[in-house]
Amino acid sequence: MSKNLNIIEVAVALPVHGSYSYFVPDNLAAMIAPGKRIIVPFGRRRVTGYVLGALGETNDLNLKKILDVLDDHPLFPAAMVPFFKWISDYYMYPMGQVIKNALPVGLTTVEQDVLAITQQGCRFLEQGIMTVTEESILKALKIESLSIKILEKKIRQPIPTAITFAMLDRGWICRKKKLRGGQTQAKKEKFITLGHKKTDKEKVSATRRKIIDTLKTASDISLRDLKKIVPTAPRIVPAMAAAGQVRIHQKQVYRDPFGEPVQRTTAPVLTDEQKKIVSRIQDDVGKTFAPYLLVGVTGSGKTEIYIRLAQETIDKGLSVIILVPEIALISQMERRFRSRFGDQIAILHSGLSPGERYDQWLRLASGEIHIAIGARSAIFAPVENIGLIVVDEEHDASYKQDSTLRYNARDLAIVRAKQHKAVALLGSATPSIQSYHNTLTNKYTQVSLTKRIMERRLPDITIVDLSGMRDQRGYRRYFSEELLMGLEKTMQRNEQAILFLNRRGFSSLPMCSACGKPLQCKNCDISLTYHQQSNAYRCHYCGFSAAGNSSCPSCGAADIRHLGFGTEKIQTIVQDLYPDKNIARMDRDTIVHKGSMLKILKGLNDGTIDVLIGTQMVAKGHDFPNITLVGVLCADLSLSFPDFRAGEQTFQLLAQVSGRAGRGDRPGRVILQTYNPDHFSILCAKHQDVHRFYDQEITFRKALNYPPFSRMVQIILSGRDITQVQEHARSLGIACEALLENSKDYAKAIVMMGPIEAPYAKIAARYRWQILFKGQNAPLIHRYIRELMHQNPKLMNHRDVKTTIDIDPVFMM
DNA sequence: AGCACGCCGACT
DNA sequence: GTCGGCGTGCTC
Repeated sequence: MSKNLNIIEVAVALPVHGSYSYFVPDNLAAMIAPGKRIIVPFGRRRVTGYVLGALGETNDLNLKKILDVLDDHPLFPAAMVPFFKWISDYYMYPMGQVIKNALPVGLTTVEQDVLAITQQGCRFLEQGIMTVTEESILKALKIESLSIKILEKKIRQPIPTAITFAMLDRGWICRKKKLRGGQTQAKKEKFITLGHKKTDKEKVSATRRKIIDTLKTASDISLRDLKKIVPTAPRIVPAMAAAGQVRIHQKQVYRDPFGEPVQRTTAPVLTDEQKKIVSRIQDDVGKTFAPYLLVGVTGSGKTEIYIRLAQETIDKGLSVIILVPEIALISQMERRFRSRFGDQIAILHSGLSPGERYDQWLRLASGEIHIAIGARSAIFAPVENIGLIVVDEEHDASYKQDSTLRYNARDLAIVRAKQHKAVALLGSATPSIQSYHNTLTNKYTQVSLTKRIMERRLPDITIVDLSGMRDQRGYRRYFSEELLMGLEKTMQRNEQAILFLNRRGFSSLPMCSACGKPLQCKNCDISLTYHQQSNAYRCHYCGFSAAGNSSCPSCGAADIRHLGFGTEKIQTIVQDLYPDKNIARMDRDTIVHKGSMLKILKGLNDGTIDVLIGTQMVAKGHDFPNITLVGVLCADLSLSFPDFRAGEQTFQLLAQVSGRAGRGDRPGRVILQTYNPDHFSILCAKHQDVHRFYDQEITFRKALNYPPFSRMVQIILSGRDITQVQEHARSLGIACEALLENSKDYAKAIVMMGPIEAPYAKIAARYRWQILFKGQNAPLIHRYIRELMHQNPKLMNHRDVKTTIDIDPVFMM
């Protein structure tokens, strides 16, 4: 930044709207650049700020000065500032918070007033002449200095200010400033080089000679690597450094998130279909904003297209971002990319430690590498000159972040591609209605892969009507004759099967046999689920758990019956049927540890697992050649969700899980059990008929004016007091209506639904109400919401009732 | 967010 | 009369 521009625009990492101007003192001017973190005085605290850019020159010394520059290299390129501004504006989220969300965790510090114990306080604590409250305060502060708010939480009682002041007066405690957060740092290691002293003629010990010889071949080696050659190096090297034989210096290294090395492979020959698509899209790379929707049946080779286009983009000197919906799929994508690009890629996802993530981030931000692969947050990858953004499995709901900054990475991919004049490539076998509709209106270009590679056939799908099985006993309640037969044949042939059930746990509906009431979570209006492994009932939303021998909370009867079924129960049934086979289960319960999912996928890959039972996780684009049977135990479970996307999600889920079958040489078979054999989502999934499904679903959406024919905004109100939340929702509802009727534009174009209790009326001990807005004119709705926020600051910013605004909501429960 | 300022009820 | 409750407003 040039020297005479001494005012900069800064976003602070606090929930305040707008940006702030600061003065740059001469001594820091050389270090200032957009994308760097700085420390600024804000109010009477010091907080992390992000440099957005230069504003001009001033002699006005009323501006506050920045205090420090935290980064050597910018954490994001200046070109991302407009992207952050767009997000802040569209999602109505403070700029500084947007950036904080985008950056790897642990980089933002905020200073806070805390109380600390004094030496005198320690002495008094030992003597113990004080009240119970004073004693618990001192005990808590002895462990760590805390803010009053956290202190009150720790000792589980409010602290009257009189007590705080009295303790300060007596000198037992004092006020201090403490930095919170900001623990993540670059990792540095000791590196060894030859020293200034010529050692060739000198007499040195054999170990020292070995070290010197090693350094001659590899001039710069880390102490860790040197240790592998000379195990005693850590002890000897400092002495050698003192003698001038070697030199030790600190160097930044990157933590290695990669597991085992991947062998390089050469590119396979493309099919004609693939070739056509690649050559069509690659012409646009580096030239213009071009959004594509790649519709490719499962197993048709979409990944190879991504790889070819990435290569093309890199060759043109531009960067690539690849978004993949979840961690397990990232490692699959990562292997494919690493086999072709080596370590020229960065991986970004939540499974990495903060340090690893930060390192990957820096490799991108420093311009060292140009390919980022990751989950939804990778849309914030700090790369410049983007040529290609790929969104794989673009229909996947996990691209929508469902807390804090509620962005949709798929939508942001389009926005960012547009800003960079880049190609956006959305790929899926079962695209979202939204994207499919965009191809019909020519916003996106559709390209299709209609054939599986190697001419493999799509699996045969059989539908079995479950309604005849209600009176069956034992496992025959859940397994039809067809499914049992199919499983038997598959096991006989030593092939693999997947059983899919969209529900975890052992029994989905524990019910009191005396009064008939279901066992429900104390915090959420959700049935508890029995988990055999831990012998406990658990809530899938807040994690509440009750002992497995609990009696009925309403009538006290001890006899709890288990109705319904979940993945865990299916696992025991199948294990009983096939005691010699290896039956694995994949759901959120078995995938708690980092790597446990990869282990299951590995087992599936090398054939040690015969049957895999799982929830929707198994439906996602994994690629296993040996699976010849896919059984869907109950296709209806997702149809009954109170959400207008239930049909779309059911179709996608069924088509995806069916696509897991027959990806190798042998043809696959799918058996789909359902209570609604005539439902069109299920029929279309049976025929893998994407186009028919979308035609019908789009008609339905249009008739009811649902997205993509309208845009939605949801306001969620939540709080601990049920009546307070309810009353607050009512008053906000009145304010919303008043504003609607205030303007003819609003009244004509916006439909307001609610306020009503949310479908999940209680989550994690917070009661929830919602108001939903729907309308065709997105900018108008946004203007309306902004005006609403502006006019009702008290309603939107309340102490006990939290207001959340969700733009383009996906999970409306 | 978090901190200061400022206006009303229950105590010395 | 004052102490301390919390609603309100501001932070370059």
